[in-house]
Amino acid sequence: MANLKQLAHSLGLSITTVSRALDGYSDVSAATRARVREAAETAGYRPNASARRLRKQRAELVAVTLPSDPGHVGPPHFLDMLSGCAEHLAAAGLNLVIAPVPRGVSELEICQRFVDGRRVDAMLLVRTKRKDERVEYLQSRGIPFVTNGRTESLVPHPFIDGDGFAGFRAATLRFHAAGHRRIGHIAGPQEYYFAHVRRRGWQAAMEECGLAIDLCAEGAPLEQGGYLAALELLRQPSRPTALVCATDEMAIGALRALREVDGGSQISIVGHDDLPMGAFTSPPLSTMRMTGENLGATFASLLLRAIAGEPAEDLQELHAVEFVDRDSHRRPPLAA
Amino acid sequence: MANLKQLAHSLGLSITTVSRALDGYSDVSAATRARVREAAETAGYRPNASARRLRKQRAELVAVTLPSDPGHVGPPHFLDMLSGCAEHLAAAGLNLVIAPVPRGVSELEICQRFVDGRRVDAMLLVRTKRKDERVEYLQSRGIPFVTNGRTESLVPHPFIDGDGFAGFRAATLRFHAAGHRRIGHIAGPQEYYFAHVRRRGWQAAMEECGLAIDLCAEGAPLEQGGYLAALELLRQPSRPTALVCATDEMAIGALRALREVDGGSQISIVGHDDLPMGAFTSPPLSTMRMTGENLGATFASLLLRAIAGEPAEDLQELHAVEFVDRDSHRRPPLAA
DNA sequence: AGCATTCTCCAAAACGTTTTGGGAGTCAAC
DNA sequence: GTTGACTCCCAAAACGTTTTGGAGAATGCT
Repeated sequence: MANLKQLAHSLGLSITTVSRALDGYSDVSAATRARVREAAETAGYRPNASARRLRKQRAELVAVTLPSDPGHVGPPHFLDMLSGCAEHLAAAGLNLVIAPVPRGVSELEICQRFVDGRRVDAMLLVRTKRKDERVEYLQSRGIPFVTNGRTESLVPHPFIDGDGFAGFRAATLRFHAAGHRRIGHIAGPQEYYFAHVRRRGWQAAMEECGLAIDLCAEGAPLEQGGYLAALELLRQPSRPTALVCATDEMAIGALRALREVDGGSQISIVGHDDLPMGAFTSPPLSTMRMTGENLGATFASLLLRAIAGEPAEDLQELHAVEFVDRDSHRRPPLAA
Repeated sequence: MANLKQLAHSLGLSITTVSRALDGYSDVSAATRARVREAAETAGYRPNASARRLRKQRAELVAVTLPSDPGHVGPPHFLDMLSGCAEHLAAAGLNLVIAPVPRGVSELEICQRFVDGRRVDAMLLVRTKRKDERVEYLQSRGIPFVTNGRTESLVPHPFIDGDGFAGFRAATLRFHAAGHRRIGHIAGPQEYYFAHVRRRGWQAAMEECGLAIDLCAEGAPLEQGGYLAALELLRQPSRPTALVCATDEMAIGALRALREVDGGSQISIVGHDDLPMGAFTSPPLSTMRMTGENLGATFASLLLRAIAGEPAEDLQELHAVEFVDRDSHRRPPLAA
């Protein structure tokens, strides 16, 4: 309840001294410092955040835009990542605000609203697009930011991403080595960088193996999208014997399509993200995951370094993608 | 980039007049108001948020605490709810900050940190416990808040909740009517209100039917928890023929246990939450869901009304729980 | 003693906004 | 020509903090 003025008055000291004592400056004697700290403690004093922010010209806030399209903000573990990130930012005195994008408003506008009103010190961007107007805007304003996912921006910016190209290429080659020749891809919306790069990984492997790249269907990155895309591929005259899916959610949707069409045990399948749910599907879903501990913490750390002014080139993390061996990829490559 | 002083200077007006023109006060002439608005527009003026907050003694921020226990912040659709809520709060000039609770810190401490530092105008609480210290604290400080889930607090507070008791009672009675006599319950941690009330609903139905309430196992509200709890019930000498699960995630874990133990098609099962994933499990998961459109918007609306000072009694919403008929609940009640 | 140095402390300014309490000026009524 | 009402504007205070630029006293050094 108390503010600095009251605290100073009750101690017979000036506001300046109390403020500096609490901040641990050396120009206040150890004795007074202890006395001030003690008094602040018992009075339950907390500096008023708005006042500090105004004076220090820092918002102590970071915003993350949450895409509302396509109907779903992100993979289910996404909030865990945000939570981990917020936790580490909080240790540095920054709070994380979530900035959903209402229908009919562009993500760019939301960025502008936060940046131009000096409501945030930095931004977090997720679900990057290949050409991402948010990135361009933030670069032009010189606001620190980190993206989850790369973009095709010509000027470098900080990011964390998994090497989806290598992951999907490896998964496809693995199927090829197991004898599969009809390997399909269930792709996410290609304007997203992650979806595009995963598709390219699959495509590169197919071309290396001299296989046709006709078995590709695109859908929303959700169960339903994967389901519909899988049905589309299963209608082909020469069906796939294996499916590489852009996300676990799409893979889970595809699993249902497989069950409906061929009883579910004929076609191999692999997803990406390592959702906890994947261990409980039928069959348990083989998948891939970005390596690295605690994505949220890494995210926070990169952001703090970006705020501290480190150059973008030093703040780019491309993580390897590792295979998670469960069961769904182990079906024999029988022609349907 | 501009502030009020610069804007006023460039217009040859006082700061006061510019400020009041922008806020639409009637004591500035229509002509000047238009002129000011025009200039503000072209200068890209946005009031400095920190300054306004300091002056108005409002943080323009709302925090939601995110429990980090047990290893997972909430059901997968939880972020959608938060996002919807944040969107509606933003329309009222409030931003939503997420406040994760680090391991080793109590949720209460996090609340205090935000409230005592006047960092927020109100709070959102999720995953309420039967006896919730956060609720007691916020009530004692007189800070507006809304909980997602009821508590056993003696003094009323605003909440939104589903009628888990009625839902689980009805589900259990439905199984009884279908001929089941060994109906088990997979319960969540009983300190949580939602878990406790769902268990009581099952129990009430069992007692009404004169059935023993021995088939109950408790676990973490995740797939793994449901899996282990189901295994425990399936080890009983007299197995259940139907399972009522506290959450869909637990139900999905239980589905795997059923597949492992009896091939998966013998025992009926029903969950709660209506996760999108449930439509894609094998078999598709019958479940329950709280009725009502757009939970996030309702949440935001209650919060705004709480801030406006409406009494808690008027801000309590108990929603009916409706059954979602898929397939997993339709197994015949064969003794195992 | 005189001077520089060090140790404590503080008054005042600044951050950018909103709001209070008027102050001119105009106009109509008396 | 005074009064009152009304319109349009503004100076200054306030919100609570951090930081600048010293001031005063004590100490050390020559």
